[in-house]
Amino acid sequence: MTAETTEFADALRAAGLRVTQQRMSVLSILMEAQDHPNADEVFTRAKEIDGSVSFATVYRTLAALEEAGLIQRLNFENEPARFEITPVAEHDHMVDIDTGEVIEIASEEINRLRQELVARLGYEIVNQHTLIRARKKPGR
Amino acid sequence: MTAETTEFADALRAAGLRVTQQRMSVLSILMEAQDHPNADEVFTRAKEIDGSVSFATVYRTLAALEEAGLIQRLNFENEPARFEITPVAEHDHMVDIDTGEVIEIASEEINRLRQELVARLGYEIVNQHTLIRARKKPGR
DNA sequence: TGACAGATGAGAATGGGTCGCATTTACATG
DNA sequence: CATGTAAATGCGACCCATTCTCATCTGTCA
Repeated sequence: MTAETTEFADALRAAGLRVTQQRMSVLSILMEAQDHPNADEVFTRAKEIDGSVSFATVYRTLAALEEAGLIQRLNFENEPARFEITPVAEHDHMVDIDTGEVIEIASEEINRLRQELVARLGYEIVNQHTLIRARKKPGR
Repeated sequence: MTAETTEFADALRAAGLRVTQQRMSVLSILMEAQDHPNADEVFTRAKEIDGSVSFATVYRTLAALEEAGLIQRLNFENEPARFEITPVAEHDHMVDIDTGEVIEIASEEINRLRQELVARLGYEIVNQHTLIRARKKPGR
């Protein structure tokens, strides 16, 4: 934990952000999360380990961390934004429309094709996100 | 216009929706739109040709038309949803982060790869959307 | 044409997200 | 290690896109 703590603090400092208990809390929660919590869930979990964090600060912290590139905001349809630690390998998300489960998917091939496509139009990708709404195939 | 009008009406009826003046207005506006208007813009334009349409009805109509598959809702980041007539060929959207311009892009190849990727996981795509935030390449 | 389920208008309500401001805190400096 | 100061926080008010409520109106089908 100490190692992680230092790591978080360094990451914050490197991003030009002050190291505060609230930011450490939010960061550690996202680090340990196995899912993709929304702001409300981050807030609830943060309060368990911090008690004093406010809703507004969670939002401000999430915005700051996103700005710093430490986390990513995922905009799903018709539901509040979710967050995840910036993944090492870029990936997209597939939502099982029946269960709501979020599955991470990735394809180097697709990433490359997309990058080429955009380049051909004279642009360069700043970031991108693919959201697939899918349903489990019946015959399985 | 008469041909189109009939076409709209048929499409509505086929979707099990009553044919009302408001729905026709909204549909025609999206049909003629060269851009991707949001609900507010659809409302403003609709009022010019209909006068009586209300905001609530625009939202309800957009929801109904989306449900019927006649139009598509585009969820961009940090801004209200935009709408477009369901395109013949599926395509994604690229936003120029400096100008806000929305550019439609498509790649059969990517669509196919994506479909295979999802199928390999035992799912089938219900719908999907890729949003690319990009910037014009400097050296051009 | 009449009945009536479905659609509409107007405005209130909802809910995710942001802001203003008084207070607290991180941290650079002496 | 005390301290000044800008940045961060907590709290509640606020914003804005979207949805809901309900009284009224209108397509549609018999």
